[in-house]
Amino acid sequence: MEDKYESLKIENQLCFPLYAAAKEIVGKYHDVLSELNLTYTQYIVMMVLWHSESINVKELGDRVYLDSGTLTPLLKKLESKGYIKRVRDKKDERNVYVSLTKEGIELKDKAVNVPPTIGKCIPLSMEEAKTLYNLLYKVLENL
Amino acid sequence: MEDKYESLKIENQLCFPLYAAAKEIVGKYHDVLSELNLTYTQYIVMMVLWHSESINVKELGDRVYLDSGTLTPLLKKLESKGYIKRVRDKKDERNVYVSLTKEGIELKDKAVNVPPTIGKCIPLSMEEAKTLYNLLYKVLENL
DNA sequence: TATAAATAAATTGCATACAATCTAATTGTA
DNA sequence: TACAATTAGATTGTATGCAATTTATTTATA
Repeated sequence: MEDKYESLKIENQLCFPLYAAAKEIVGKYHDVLSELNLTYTQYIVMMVLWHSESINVKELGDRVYLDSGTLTPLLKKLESKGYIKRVRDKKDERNVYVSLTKEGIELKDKAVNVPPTIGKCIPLSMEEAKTLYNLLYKVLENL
Repeated sequence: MEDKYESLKIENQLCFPLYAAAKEIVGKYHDVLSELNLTYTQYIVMMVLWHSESINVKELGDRVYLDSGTLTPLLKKLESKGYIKRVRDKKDERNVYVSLTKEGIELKDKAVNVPPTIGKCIPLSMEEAKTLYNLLYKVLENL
């Protein structure tokens, strides 16, 4: 006899392990990032900034999949920590441009050990990690 | 010339697409679940309850990867919606047991259309979805 | 050129998440 | 049996995350 509620079992969901694994891995960053005085979300924003000259909130949001409701307070926090500057564009006053301060740039050198530290605790072979990476981007880009 | 900061690029991270894809997929649940007066987190808790007799907060937390700091207020909300009951165990007063009300059980019938609705918008073949599922559980179980 | 439409940030309100701590109850053991 | 250690939930504080709305500015067009 088929269980008509079979699809409602948590172990038959694809989204659940995605949601849970993301949460668990992000949690792994806690200790390493607290040494940099960053949260995970602040860290991904800093990662974008470490490789951009100057970027507005909209473009930044597109890159990290966050909207201004999340970014505005987060950017104010990064500003108060002294890592970034926020400047409203003179040409188009609707835009706020974000860029790194000297301290923000220097933080990059302390951050280089973060990826290897996390990499070590991910229990996948290089092959598996690549497959996972590709599938996740396939989801992300076609959703 | 190698870029010594190469590993700090967001596109070289495995965690980022995991974090972002989870967020984007969970977002897809918003409209379907609002018809059931549930958030995504409340929904996964209900999924566990739809397939258990009665379960304490600790065991529930182990199943959905959440702690009492998240669950206690969430369960109180589900209780105030009339979907669940919370009863402290007489035998061991440290435990609180959670179970469904009549309304909670009935909600299951309205929920059966959620998985197919979400399934349709995931841009992966059955094969790919299975691979992704297995890799995610491999991460989850060995982290 | 006045005004409608569009755009970018910011704000508000609600719901997570989780670290850290606290309280109450139970268990292990000297 | 006292009492230390453990355990389960609850609480507090901080930081997201996002829907919905608002404000300010710019662009498009009648």
